Amino acid sequence: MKIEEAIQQKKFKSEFEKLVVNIIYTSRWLEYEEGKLFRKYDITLPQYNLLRILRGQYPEAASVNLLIERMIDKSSNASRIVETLRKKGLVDRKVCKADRRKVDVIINKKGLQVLDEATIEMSALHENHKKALSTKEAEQLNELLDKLRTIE
Amino acid sequence: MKIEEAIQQKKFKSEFEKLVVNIIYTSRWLEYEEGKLFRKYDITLPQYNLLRILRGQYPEAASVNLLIERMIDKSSNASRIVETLRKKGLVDRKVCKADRRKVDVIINKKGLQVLDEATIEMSALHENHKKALSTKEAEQLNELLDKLRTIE
DNA sequence: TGTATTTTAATGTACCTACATATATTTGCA
DNA sequence: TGCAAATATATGTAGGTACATTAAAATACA
Repeated sequence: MKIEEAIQQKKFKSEFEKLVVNIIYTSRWLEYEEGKLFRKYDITLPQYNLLRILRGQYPEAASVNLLIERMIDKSSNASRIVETLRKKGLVDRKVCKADRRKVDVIINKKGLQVLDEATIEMSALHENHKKALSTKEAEQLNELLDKLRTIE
Repeated sequence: MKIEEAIQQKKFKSEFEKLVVNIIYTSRWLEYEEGKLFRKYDITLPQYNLLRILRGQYPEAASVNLLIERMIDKSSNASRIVETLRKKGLVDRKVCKADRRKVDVIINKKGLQVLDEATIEMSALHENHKKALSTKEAEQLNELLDKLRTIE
């Protein structure tokens, strides 16, 4: 469905106005698709992304700062997501011995298991996009998006 | 900045995994840029988008349903955004005479004024993207995004 | 060494989303 | 006509974001 139909807007002032709406709309569409998948595992997309970062560090611990740096959504709320994951029993969290301002966050066995299962389904979901675009087109899209963000 | 640097991830499993991250990341980046602009007017991006839809209908009223259909974020929360805008004195809201289940939401003078000012700045922000992409590239991006969403 | 500065994380507020559910009103139709 | 089904909106809950502020610990350096 073209973006004009999706949000029932006949026309845009310019190709650039349309582009902004299109990117945000497509992002929402992707997030919704992914979100449906995660509900099965009782986690959310931000939680999944955070677990992935933790798995990347495993068996090392990650500080909250490291998590923020690598999150798609930079924000100062990584603490709260970590706390939610801890309550769900997917990560362990303790004050860092070497620097007591920091906390050591580590994904645990249960977290790794949930993440592995979810990752498999996620990849299947993403591979599904091959039905819509060729790899060449995906590359082209990636390049254009990177290029868009070059201002500042 | 390439997406790999932005989130400090060395490589992705496939061009498609990367694409999903890239679209969501770019969307956040755009929303952040727009959000900064709106703060000056004490409104948020969803509020701005809702006001735009209302201006499109003006001087007719819009129902909550119509708002949901045209919102970028489809959700069942348009009521709450309308209520926030009403508290801010930017829209008027009353029960629809013809069908008392519905509500008539209309943007008012103050709403139109705020929106007009914000829209000018928004357009300038979007035109700024011309520094990064040619119109042809923007068209190409729009087409590829539309194409990506063709599955289902 | 002692104090100001910087760093790291947590927290409060306002607003947002997704989902499930509730309530009121209208419509369809036996 | 009366009542079930459909429709339109609102609301409760959990979790998320942005931003500003606070608190604690480490560091810099006079």
